[in-house]
Amino acid sequence: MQPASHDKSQKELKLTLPDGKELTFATPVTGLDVASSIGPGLAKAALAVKLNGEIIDLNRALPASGALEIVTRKSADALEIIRHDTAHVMAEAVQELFPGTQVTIGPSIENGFYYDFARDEPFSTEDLGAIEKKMKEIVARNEPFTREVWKRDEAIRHFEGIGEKYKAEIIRDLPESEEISIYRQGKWYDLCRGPHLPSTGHVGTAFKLMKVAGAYWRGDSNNAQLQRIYGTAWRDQKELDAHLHMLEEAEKRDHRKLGREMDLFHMQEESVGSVFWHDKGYTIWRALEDFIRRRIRAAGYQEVKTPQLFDSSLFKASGHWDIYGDNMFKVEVKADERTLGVKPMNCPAHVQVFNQGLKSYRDLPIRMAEFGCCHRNEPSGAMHGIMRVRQFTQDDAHIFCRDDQVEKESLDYFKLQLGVYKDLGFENISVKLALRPGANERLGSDEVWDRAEGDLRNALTAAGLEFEELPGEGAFYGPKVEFHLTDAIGRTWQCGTLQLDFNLPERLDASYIGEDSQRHRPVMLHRAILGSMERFIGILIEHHAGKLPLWLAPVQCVIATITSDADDYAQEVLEKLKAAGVRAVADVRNEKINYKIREHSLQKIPEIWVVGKREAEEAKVAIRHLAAEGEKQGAQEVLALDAAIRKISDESAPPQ
RNA sequence: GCCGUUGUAGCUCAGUGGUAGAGCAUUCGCUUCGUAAGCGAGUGGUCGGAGGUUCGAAUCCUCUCAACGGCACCA
Repeated sequence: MQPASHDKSQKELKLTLPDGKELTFATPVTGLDVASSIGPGLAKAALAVKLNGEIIDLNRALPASGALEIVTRKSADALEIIRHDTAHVMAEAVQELFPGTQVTIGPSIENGFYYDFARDEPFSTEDLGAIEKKMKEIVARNEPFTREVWKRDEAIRHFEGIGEKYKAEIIRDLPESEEISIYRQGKWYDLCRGPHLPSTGHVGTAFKLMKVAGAYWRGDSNNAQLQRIYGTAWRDQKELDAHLHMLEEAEKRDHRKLGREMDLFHMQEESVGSVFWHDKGYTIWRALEDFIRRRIRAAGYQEVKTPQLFDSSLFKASGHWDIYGDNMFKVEVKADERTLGVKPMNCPAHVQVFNQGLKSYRDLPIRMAEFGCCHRNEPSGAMHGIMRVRQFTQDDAHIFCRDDQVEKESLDYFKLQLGVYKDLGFENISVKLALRPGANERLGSDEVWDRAEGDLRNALTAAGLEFEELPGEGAFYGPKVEFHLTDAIGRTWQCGTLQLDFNLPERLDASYIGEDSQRHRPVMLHRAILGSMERFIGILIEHHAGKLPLWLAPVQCVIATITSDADDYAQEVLEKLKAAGVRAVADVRNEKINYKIREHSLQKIPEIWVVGKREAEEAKVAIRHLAAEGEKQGAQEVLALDAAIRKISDESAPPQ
């Protein structure tokens, strides 16, 4: 064991606190010493320190001068340390309860932590309760976390000796420059980079083990499968409760539950991964599709419709057969001795449309759109409600253009895209640029990739969009720009993409005649705004918790009678609403108004028009609006019938 | 595809070897009522599927399908 490393030649350290105050200390000095010198209260509250942006254990000698911040439970950085420590406490608990279990890694993640274990016997949900109990004991023991530095080969030998082969493997793969640090808590210890809290008592009890799941060692499906236990951990019980409450809210807005309750769609075993859209769900679909159709027409797109089935030769030429063939649906046609493929995307078909007739440079750009229905044989475990399915419809388009048009076309697309999201109520968008995948997983030369990535970077910069680069994440034929939107409860979804492709036009021999009367290759921009209709409708349902904006609501208005005296009047109101293009129904059942209100509110009908004897006599309607999320009761108003019709007709108009 | 869990009435769920249940929904009566569940009666299930053990299986075993939670994948 050695003391933590620090620069011994330096006799004193100059530390600048967040308030600008400078302090000088003789070495060695720990974060705790600094906190104590400021005040005993702070020393007690201190969990760690942040020196020049790096978090360091409270009891470790500070390695250098610089900006120092005392991390307390209130600090933004505290949660990450607490979560990581909770993972360690869990690992100790698991090894105490289940001897022979090997530990691997246990990082902090969003909202909590996990730890991956190697054990032959699976953990059950009942085990979680026992582990949690043991964790609380360990927290109560208040074991101090202490850091040690070990020699590499000794550490490897040690961990192999005690049967922790995963830990030994991790150490073996650490870069030579890396210190091998071990953290001890009581009798238990683990290889870990740190930092940690002063002791297990600081972890607190605001944690909960959530679920057990399989996870591959190092994230690779060729490796052994480990058992992962997920937990959530917070500063205090209040935060934990708030998080658990948020999970309940998320469950309430689950599109699978709402889709059934609102009679939007269903799925069944005979058509796994495909959606049966019911009248109400398909009404949402059409409203959304019409909206996109208006936008792309205004943006100069043409719309086409191409086949589902193609001879395999087309997909062999495009490269899809080799790279994605396993995930395609293939149809053997015995009589013809041919193999057909059900299209998994629309691009090869669009190139066929482009290739009809001779194109001049004057024709470009050609923006070819299709609400294209595609099939992909997704792995069984990948399916999720209507969000990840085997049959889906993309709001797809391919822009065929000249090299010099790429930037403008990209910019125009960004504008179209962001405008659509804004009108759909999504303002918080993040942008990513996915770069070339590995050498064996991509088509085309490095020069072509350099050019494609450069073009997209330029377009993003010209659009003034901030973006993050994701190496290795691009499509096999080109880099892509991804648009991620954030929903009402803070989750992000990747929806629109723009992919720049110099490869497919080459492979499928697309060309145009240039000014020089020579043949040239067009560039292809693959783009989608919503992504898939199915998935996007799922996102909309969850974002709005089923309470869709008026223009998307499948039934916009229910006329509910109080007694049968108002039946005739209700019929008249219904006719007028229909004539005004409003999706309305009349509820003249022999039920009390309370019953009707409850039922239609649960169905998330935006407006209930209550009509009784009074309204019938005065040609009025009593309108009850659906309560917004978090609102107890919606607004109510009484309007003259004609005024009410004008109002709902205006308000239900889709964005133009 | 991998690990784990689950599958009983339209929905939510109870039922651990001995005659398939509840609430809601649906149907039929009664009730005509002013802003989130009126009252009563009735209908409804070869217990996901196939095979096996047993005198007897929703319940135990094997295989299989699907859904769910993760992992991996996502052109």
